[in-house]
Amino acid sequence: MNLVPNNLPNSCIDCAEISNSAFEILSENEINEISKYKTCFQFKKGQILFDEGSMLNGVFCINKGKVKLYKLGIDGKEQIIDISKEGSLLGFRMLLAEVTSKVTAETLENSSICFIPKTPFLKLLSTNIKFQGGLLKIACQELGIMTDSITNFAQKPVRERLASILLVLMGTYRPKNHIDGNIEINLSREDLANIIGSATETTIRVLREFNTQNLIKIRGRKISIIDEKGLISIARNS
Amino acid sequence: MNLVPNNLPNSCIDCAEISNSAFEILSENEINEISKYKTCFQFKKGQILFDEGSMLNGVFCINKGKVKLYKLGIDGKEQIIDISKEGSLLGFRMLLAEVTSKVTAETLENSSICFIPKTPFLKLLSTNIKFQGGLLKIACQELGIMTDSITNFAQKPVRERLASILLVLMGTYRPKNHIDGNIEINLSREDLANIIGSATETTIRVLREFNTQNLIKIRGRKISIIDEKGLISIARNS
DNA sequence: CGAATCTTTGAAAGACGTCAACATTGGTGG
DNA sequence: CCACCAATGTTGACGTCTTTCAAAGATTCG
Repeated sequence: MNLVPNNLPNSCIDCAEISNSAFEILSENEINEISKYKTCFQFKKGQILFDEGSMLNGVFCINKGKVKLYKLGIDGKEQIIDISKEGSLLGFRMLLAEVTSKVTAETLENSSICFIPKTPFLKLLSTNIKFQGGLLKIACQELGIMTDSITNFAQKPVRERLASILLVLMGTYRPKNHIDGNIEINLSREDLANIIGSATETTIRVLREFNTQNLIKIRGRKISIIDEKGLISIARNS
Repeated sequence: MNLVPNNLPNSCIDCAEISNSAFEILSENEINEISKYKTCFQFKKGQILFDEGSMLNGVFCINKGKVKLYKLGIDGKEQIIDISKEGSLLGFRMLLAEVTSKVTAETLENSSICFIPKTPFLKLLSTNIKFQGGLLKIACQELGIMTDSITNFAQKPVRERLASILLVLMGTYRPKNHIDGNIEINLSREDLANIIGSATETTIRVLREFNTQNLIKIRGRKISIIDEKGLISIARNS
């Protein structure tokens, strides 16, 4: 596990993802100030940022890459709660609720991720009501997303859940400034199954079915969506 | 639906639930100030506070009673996201995320619930960083609870989910200052099924089974827990 | 008391997970 | 660059859990 610290870009103001993050709300001066405390790390695929049950002394912000957040459930089966992408802030719930992490954070690809220590982060939060308000808004939005997610898990069968998640992942895997054309979802079948909460085999079977029905196109492990409307209609259970 | 406005207690400072609410963090003066804007209503069982998809001009705070929050899923089946009790603040997510409500809020019993209009509430929030921080902490805790909830739905079968929910409901239905003895859960079988996301008949069958195994005691619709440890062991899937 | 609602039970069909075997892929060292 | 191994992906058969549908009991409340 070689963590290569790398402070480029020097200030978060130059980060391509700033407008996409919780820091967007800050002034240039405020961004430069908090930037002083950040360190940017290069993570390889499969590295753990923090473990379920651990207490972290700061937060991570994704500059480039993807991170899966999961809990271990029955028989050690991962339940993936979220696939975070560029701009996401990780670990702030645990700092704010003053509890150990509910999830493990693991990179899904080689990623560039910054770390901001607890002290300056909490200071910013306790002195800047706008920033705190922005974070509160983000938390409320996530609560809304989880509300939908619970309803899906509780009521929808695997086929609907898979269609629904593929549509969400299309957003997660859409390249920046993407206009048209293919979006390729690049996840193992097992991860996919661990998002929708099914057996890997079941997920594969339904994927094959979607492929046959020309809703998606499977190339190796890569999945691209062909018929978005068709998937929406299945996800809606109609 | 006759809403009987009733401003007693005059200030939230006299509310028995204040120490149990988001307002706990405020000073006496601040509580008195926000109290000026609140109105207390008496709701009958089954009344709707706000509907899924609606936009509310304020927040509710439960003084006495219980409220179920649900989304309508497939075929109009309710998915109950939460049973809120005394002290809970309802509707703030929708104000903060600036979206329409994800859920419908309906009273489960005759309840006394206060309404605070949007303007003074948002003003308090934008001028009092401690209060905002308290709300942020609450939101983060709820995110943690929902994370667990998603894992349960995704991985645990009905028996485990039911055992798990009964334990949670024991807390919800524990009377104030309760020391020992019986806690009676008073919910329809259908509501119970709509919490754990199963068919009503399945819920009934598993309840009967728990009853036979002396884990719970069923008296009419009322359920009391006899063997807490036994239920914990089932909920843990072990 | 009686209508309406809620609860309970049974039987049958369907969805999904598990297990086992086999195919494919990607990465590694020779 | 190739051969090989381990990890990942795929398929089929089977059993179990859960839902659905139908109908009968129990409760509640006006």
